[in-house]
Amino acid sequence: MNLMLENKYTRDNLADVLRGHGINPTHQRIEIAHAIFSRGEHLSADQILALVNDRAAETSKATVYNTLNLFLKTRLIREVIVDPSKVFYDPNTEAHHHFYNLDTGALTDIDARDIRVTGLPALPRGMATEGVDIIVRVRTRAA
Amino acid sequence: MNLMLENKYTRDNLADVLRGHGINPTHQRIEIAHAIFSRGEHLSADQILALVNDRAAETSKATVYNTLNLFLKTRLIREVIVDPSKVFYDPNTEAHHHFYNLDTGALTDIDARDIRVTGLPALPRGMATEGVDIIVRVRTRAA
DNA sequence: CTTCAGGTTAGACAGAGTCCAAACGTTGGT
DNA sequence: ACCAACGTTTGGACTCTGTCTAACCTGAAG
Repeated sequence: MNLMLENKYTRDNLADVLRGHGINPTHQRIEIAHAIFSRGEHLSADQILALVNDRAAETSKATVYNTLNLFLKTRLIREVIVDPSKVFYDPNTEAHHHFYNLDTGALTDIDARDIRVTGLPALPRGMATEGVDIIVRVRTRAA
Repeated sequence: MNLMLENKYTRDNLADVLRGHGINPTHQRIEIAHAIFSRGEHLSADQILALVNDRAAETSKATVYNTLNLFLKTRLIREVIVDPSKVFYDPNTEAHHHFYNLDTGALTDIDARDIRVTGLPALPRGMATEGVDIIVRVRTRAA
């Protein structure tokens, strides 16, 4: 199956994905999408900025933020709020939760398929659930 | 029972609480503790700064941050990370989770007693759980 | 060609939080 | 009463993330 995956995130395919979400696939947007999707990791805005400008300075900070917010609004990516100092952007929009390693900062996915949460109280009147996030904070144990 | 509670958060009682956590109860620390505990709400650092300096400017920004971090380290309070732009400080250190209203910013507690989460994968080797946070993001439904 | 809308940009700006060296205030010892 | 020493507080400078603005490109349509 690696054969099937190896070309999944070509610039061409990403352009189609963007169009599918109603986004005009510009050069910068494709590069940003490529940075996020091709490694499937949780990246912060400045990591993305650094990746995109790795070979040559091509994309400004403003564009990175504009684009990330555009991707968020069109639900192409999600944001993960676990670190008080910065937001992580998550290419995985399937239902899932996170391990967050407080020592290393590493963020790893937990598939939501097997997870059941019982005992949540009813929502206050006039409220609608937008999502349930579970964050398991862990530490690298000494010894 | 209101009779029993009404004097719970006097300066004297708070000084004892601080001492009980190994904290030297200075004037500023007591005022900050008072601001947080007497209303039992989730406050941000700058709300606390404003409350403490309401009558007269007595406490600097640096001291508020120093003190909040000290309270965190001694587990007198907890931090709640739901808003990308600022941290909320939570006087409730009992096991509990949160509703977060994305429209109003209101943060309300969910008692953890009735909640069960099943299906969480085993922790990676050498990891210890520090805590599990569940955040239910809600919106005020239009109409 | 020109027009125009959408996209990009640099740099100024705003807000949260940290850092630092100086000043302050208690405490204990003499 | 004085001094030394320690812990605490402080203003202000600083860093960092993220937003805003006004100018500037670019490419499609007339």
